[in-house]
Amino acid sequence: MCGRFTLRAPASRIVEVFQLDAAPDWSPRYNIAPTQQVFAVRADGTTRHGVLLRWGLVPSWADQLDKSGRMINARAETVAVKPAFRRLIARRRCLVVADGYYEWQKRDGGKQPYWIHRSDDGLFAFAGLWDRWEKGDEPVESCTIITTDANRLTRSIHDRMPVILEPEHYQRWLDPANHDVSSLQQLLVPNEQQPLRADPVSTYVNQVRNEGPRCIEAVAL
DNA sequence: CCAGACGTTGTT
DNA sequence: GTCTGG
DNA sequence: CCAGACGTTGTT
DNA sequence: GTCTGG
Repeated sequence: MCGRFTLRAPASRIVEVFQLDAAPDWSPRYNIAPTQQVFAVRADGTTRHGVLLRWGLVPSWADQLDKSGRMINARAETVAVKPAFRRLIARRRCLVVADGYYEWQKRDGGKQPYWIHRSDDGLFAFAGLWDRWEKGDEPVESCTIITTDANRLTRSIHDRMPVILEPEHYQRWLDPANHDVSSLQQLLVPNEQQPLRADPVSTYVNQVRNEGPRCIEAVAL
């Protein structure tokens, strides 16, 4: 699954890598948690914009903003049929930009966090869905990250992982005119292409208030 | 028809 | 909004 | 995902 | 145990 991740790159680098026409400011983050803002990419035709979205989907029909930190993930296997996501997969897709994410491995006596990232520390993107909620004083745009089975590298840590899209699939995923759900769903598979590595890190990352390089410092097991 | 849920994870 | 359960 | 609260009354 | 907040 994906319940915590990193994005340390400045906005300028994200703009370059994802070829964005506009983007919000971004400060390096080592411990992005649900309910916080994430850096997402949406497309308008072939033009891509960077936007900040609240992580944890608040569907347009939700009565209240709270209690929404629950839809932080959507299962790839069922996203096209679940009422909460079905309508979004056809027309409200986005990329969630990251450069690493955390998984907790259950072991005797506790949980060991791992930081999973590209061996070259490059940026990547999760497949996401977003929505706009307008029942409060201010509209809220929020998102969820799609998950799938773990890949070979991460299977021993946890049985699920976020969907990491390949750059050549970004446009197909983002294109708002693409309503071919079955071809979109084919993209939602465990990523074996990215050169990922998994480093055990200390439980410092467990606390949401902890932030900074210490979150990703590798520890010996 | 209306009312109520709408999610994932992990654990049992 | 849309689906399920009654 | 993990951490932390989980309650009411009345007083400051 | 279960819910909320980050």
